[in-house]
Amino acid sequence: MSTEATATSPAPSNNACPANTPHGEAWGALSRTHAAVSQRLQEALAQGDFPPLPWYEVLAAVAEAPEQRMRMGDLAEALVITRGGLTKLVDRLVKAGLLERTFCEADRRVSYATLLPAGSSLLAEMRPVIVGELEIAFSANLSVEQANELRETLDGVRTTACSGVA
Amino acid sequence: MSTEATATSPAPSNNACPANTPHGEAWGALSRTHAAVSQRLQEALAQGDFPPLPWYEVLAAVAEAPEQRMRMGDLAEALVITRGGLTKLVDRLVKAGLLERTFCEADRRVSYATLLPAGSSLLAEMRPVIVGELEIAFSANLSVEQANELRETLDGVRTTACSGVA
DNA sequence: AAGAGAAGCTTGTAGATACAACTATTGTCT
DNA sequence: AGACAATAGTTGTATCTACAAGCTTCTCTT
Repeated sequence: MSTEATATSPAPSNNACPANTPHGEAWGALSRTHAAVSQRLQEALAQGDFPPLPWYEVLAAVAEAPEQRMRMGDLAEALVITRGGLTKLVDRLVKAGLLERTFCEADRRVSYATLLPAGSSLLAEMRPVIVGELEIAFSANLSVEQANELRETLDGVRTTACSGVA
Repeated sequence: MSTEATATSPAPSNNACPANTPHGEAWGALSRTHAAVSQRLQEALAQGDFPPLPWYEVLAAVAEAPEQRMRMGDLAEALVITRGGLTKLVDRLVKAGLLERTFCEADRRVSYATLLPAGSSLLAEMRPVIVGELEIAFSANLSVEQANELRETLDGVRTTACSGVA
């Protein structure tokens, strides 16, 4: 903590060191890059009359899961959103006929989000759009190896942030 | 779980390649990491009775700017949010006495978001919280050099994504 | 086996963001 | 000059997300 000198003074302009720590800069870049890429993806989807990005993320996650279904809780954790938020998000996909709610015999509390054929085929239509945009954004700056390194690095940070000992 | 059984169908289950391209994986990691770290920061701020993260980002951006003021448009671009969204965000900070709207003599259309002393001192209180959390999340995984590399990599991606030739 | 407590999901409510339409000022072309 | 287009911000509306409270169902004692 080298932060001192909070100075109550209306200090004209110095202020000098806002967040200029290397990790702070890295976070800033991470945050802005996420926003920029996310925006670009949303734009591309909207242009093709496709549903918004969160829908794609749900479909992609469920499609990868065994038997193409996931417990609501696991899905919320995978997408890093709240359970309440996911309930309503899945509601919309169900209403659109892309997903189906199924239940667990062994444990009546849990409900699954299960992929329907319509969801599967919509996913197949959306994927090229997403992949294409990502290629544009990433491949100009990163080799495949570098992309893998980046993924590992970020996963490490995420793990620490989640399990992080406050 | 994950036992087969229900297999009923010749399971087109494979689906083969959901987003399993290296760049797709990198994007997934980026997205989830952003969400996780962001969530952690919000949590830390809330715990200290501080305003939400976007307030910090506005204050930090304005504090770094010359004369501690920024044009609304530039600020929106820096934070990668829409102009309309920024107007209302700044409204809240103004109402809280942290920012002030000032105007430009030369061009009557532009308005500045200008940092007030209260904003400056709140920023000074928030910064250690943010920096501390970021250190926890990042320093366990990244050296200073690696953090700089990461920043450069991400900035490159962001630039491509923004100016990207659709 | 019965009750306290935890786990899993949903609902009600409030706050925040994006999108599109609108006003006001500036720049440009004839 | 005068009109048309472009730029800078704001406002109105709809949607989405988080937060907290609530309802089942399961688990673990005793």
